[in-house]
Amino acid sequence: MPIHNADIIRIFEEIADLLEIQQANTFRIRAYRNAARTLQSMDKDVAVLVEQHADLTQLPTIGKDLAAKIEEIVHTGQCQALTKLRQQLPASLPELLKIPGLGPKRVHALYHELDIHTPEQLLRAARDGRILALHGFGQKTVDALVRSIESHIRQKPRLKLAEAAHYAKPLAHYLQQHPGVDEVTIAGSYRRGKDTVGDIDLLVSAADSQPVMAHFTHYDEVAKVQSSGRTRASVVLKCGLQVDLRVVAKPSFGAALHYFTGSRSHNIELRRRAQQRGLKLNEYGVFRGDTQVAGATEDSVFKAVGLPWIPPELRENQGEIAAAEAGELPNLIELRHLQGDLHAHTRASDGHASLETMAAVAKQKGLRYLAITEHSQRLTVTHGLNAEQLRRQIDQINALNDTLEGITLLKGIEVDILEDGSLDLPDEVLGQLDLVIAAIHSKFHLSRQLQTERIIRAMQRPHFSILAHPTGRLLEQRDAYDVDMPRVIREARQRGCYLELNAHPERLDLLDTHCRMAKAEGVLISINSDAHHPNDFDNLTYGIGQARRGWLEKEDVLNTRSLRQVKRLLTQTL
DNA sequence: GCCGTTTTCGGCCCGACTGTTTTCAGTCG
Repeated sequence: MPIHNADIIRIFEEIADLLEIQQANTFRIRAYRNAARTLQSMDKDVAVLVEQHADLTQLPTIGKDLAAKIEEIVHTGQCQALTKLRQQLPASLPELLKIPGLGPKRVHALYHELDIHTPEQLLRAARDGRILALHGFGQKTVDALVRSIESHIRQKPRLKLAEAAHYAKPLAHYLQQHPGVDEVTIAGSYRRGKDTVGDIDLLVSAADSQPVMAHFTHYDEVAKVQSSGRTRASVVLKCGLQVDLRVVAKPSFGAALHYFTGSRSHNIELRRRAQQRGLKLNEYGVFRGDTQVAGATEDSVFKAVGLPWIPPELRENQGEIAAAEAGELPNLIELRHLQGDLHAHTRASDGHASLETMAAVAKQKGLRYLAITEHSQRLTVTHGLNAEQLRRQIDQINALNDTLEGITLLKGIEVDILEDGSLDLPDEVLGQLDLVIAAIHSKFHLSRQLQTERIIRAMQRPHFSILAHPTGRLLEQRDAYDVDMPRVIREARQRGCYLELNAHPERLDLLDTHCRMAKAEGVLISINSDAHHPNDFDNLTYGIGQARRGWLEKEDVLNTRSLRQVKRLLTQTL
């Protein structure tokens, strides 16, 4: 069983949690967390370095001790240090740390004073008054704990980015209406374009914060005010979404925007960098001693620490700071760069509009070409097309193209990849098309090896052009199927075919990390709407966000090419 | 436990809010 970075990260985080509960030296705890972050930001498994007998202490935050622990884990799958800790403390204790309002100190007290180590025991002790008797626990704390255990047991799912937008935008608009407000920005993971968000962070620039706070907490959708101070407030909306607001004055807006956009790990890195330069970076600005030297704009903050502005989507501490330092930040793709869309449906299968409507709306959105790619016969619930129906659609599109101006329809299919890796329509039919998108819609639970080989066999079919929604995940609904994506990407490079980044907000599939891998291998990505309705072309925005998180530039994307270039690139795969 | 353009010891990211206690600890982002 190969050891992945994620395995080591889990071990280090658990060690850190247990040490925290033991009240060990905080900097020793932080060392484990820093190391976990380092592993997180690596683009390959550290196990590979171990096999090559590389010196792990060359990695930042990894010293002699942690290097030895990493080697131990890679070789044995175990870590003695963790085993020892687990003998000293119940394994369920770290779970308690996840309950809002419970940190290491309180977990320590609960365990040592009352022998509590599960949420259920905690709930019982809260209700029968035992916790109230502990030093430092008052009635309000106990009440808050009961509430958060109950909601912890329920486990709120994260919101998909598009859903979050549905709540965040009207709220931002509402805040903007207040006369004392200069500027409102939605920050946090939303601004970084993450596929799902856990809460909404809003930043407001205003000279006087108090009236804005009041305005915020009186928003009609607010169900509960969790906290509300002079510069910061936190509420829960009726839909269950938590919203944090921060109000700052203009000279601090850029620093606050940077701070509240995150990620946490990026922020820590940047503050450390400031510190190395004799500066202090916080949400109010960049300071030398007591003098503010930057902070009104994000640009000024980055400049003060010797860097160019880094786009929010890259701020994950995944190498963006080093890239910025070296002047090698990618020139990220933008929506306007897309010249076409290579995946759309009409009423002929499970779409909701005609060929004509889809073409007209695509043109109105500024696209120059649109591929019509219905489902194939196997997918009966979608009225997938058989060979004869597909031939008829080919004729229809040919005829329609003669009348269209400013946009061209491409003839395609979203053909099912069958269990054995064959395609759901015969080669001679597929050969008549401009492109063949192939997708898995069944047998999601094959083993990693079988699933990977299934996809690779499909890619080797003579007319295969693009692998649609390559991992098959549906956000918060269905996990990705188990597939060796690096191998699929290498195969795509050899075969000369392409991968889709499906822009549907429920899919956003390829993942950002895979986009980066594909870019490194020189495999072009097609950012497609998978439109089933004319409105769905707007989903391309989300695809672009995801592509930006994957460091993609205009040149890395197939459908930024002109119609002529795309046709040539698609022909190469046929 | 890590690290060094103040380098082998003495630092380590930073501030807001709440609740409990009465000057601050704990938690969170």
